[in-house]
Amino acid sequence: MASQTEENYLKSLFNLANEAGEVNISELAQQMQVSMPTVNSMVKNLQKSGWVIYEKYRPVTLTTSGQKAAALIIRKHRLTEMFLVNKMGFGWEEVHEIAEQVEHIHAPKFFDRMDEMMGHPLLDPHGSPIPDKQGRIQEINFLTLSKCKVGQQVILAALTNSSTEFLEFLNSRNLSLGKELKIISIETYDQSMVVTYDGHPSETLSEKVCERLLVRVLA
Amino acid sequence: MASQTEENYLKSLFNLANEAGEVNISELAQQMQVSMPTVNSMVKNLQKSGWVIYEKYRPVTLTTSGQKAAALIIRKHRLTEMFLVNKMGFGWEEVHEIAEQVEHIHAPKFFDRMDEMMGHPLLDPHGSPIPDKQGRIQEINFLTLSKCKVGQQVILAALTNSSTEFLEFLNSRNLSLGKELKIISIETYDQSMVVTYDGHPSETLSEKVCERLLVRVLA
DNA sequence: CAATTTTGTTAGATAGATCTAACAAATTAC
DNA sequence: GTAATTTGTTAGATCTATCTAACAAAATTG
Repeated sequence: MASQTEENYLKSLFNLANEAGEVNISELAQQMQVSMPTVNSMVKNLQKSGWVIYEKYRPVTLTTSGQKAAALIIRKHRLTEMFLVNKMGFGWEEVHEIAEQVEHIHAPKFFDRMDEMMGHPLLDPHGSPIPDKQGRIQEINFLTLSKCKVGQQVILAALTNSSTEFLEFLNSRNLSLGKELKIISIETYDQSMVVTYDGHPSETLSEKVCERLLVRVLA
Repeated sequence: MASQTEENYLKSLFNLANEAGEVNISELAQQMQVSMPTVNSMVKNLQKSGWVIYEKYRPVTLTTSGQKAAALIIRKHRLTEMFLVNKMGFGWEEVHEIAEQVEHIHAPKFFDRMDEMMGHPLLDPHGSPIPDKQGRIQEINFLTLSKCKVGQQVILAALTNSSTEFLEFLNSRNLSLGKELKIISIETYDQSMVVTYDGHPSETLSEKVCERLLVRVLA
């Protein structure tokens, strides 16, 4: 059984590997906020447990069992976030910190019960998929709002970044998942978009924001 | 801030001190399932943090701040147990293990929300009082069933022991808190009691069981 | 391609929580 | 009240997760 620390390394590896497949020691050190020597020794240790493949001066890759272990921790994290929002009334900007701790609890019944109470949700409050009990993840490929064209109508479906600050920004603009947006115009100078939703008042969203919003195109 | 390990020592000290006020190193070692030297060094460490008073070869006592810290951990444990039973449908025999882990989560909002959702319960699922946010405990002095007399009617109010085995025994006899029992007879030979509840079928309870059942006398 | 920068490794130290072995104090028993 | 037992302490070791300093390999850059 993985220690809490090991679980956190697995999770970081999983998240970093999502794009690249391979993860550098320095990347992982930065993500985990520890020194490179610390990562070096931890990676050797994870290798002994069969969770990663690693050779000197080479990037780290998760083994199949490492991927599954990571996905199951992420499952607990995302189920917890969803439970906190849906069943306990927390805002989507409040749940990450709590889930970060709850995800390390070893009690399958506890998470199964959350899952059941919520009717087996597929997505967490930020639109990220919840891995199933086998650690499989159903990847959904949304478009970033920044890739859309003037005149398109889209539904806000997920976020590429769920930092508290970003979530609070979205709250301040009354933007939440499921909201229907229409793209009024795009400023060619800075790629900012003018959109409307909830009836009328139009809102300008910077390119940075648009890149972090994942949408489904309606028309 | 106390580590998880320190929190567990504080909790054990609190529970052991409840009767005696003072706690021996050997008692604490047994409770924590570690060796005496381990306790010795941890107690010195807790002393440096101001949670206990300790002198060589003397028993350990919690300071006021140690008592408060312990009570607040116990608050989180008991709120969690109650939440698991009342809001998540767990049986009273299933919740201890989970609460043992959840109690170490640092997230006041999380426990406040549980508390609020349950309408600020005063007792946990085993009838033990839930300390308030200041760490104060409202002690209720129930009687053990074994102290009662033939003919008395009582309400099952709490347990002195909440081991899984005992809880499963009570489940098998359909005994739960709030149940009204009438004492039909007491066997002078072994102090076992014959009681009725739920209408008719009478049940014999050994002295050991009767000592672990706390009741309120009705008549 | 040689020099510089970045990335990664090794060695050795530290802090927390644990252990065993050896010894010392306190308590119990006769 | 001495002997035996129990209880408690000290010393020293181990394991995990971390660090810094020093060095080595790889990548980048002019």
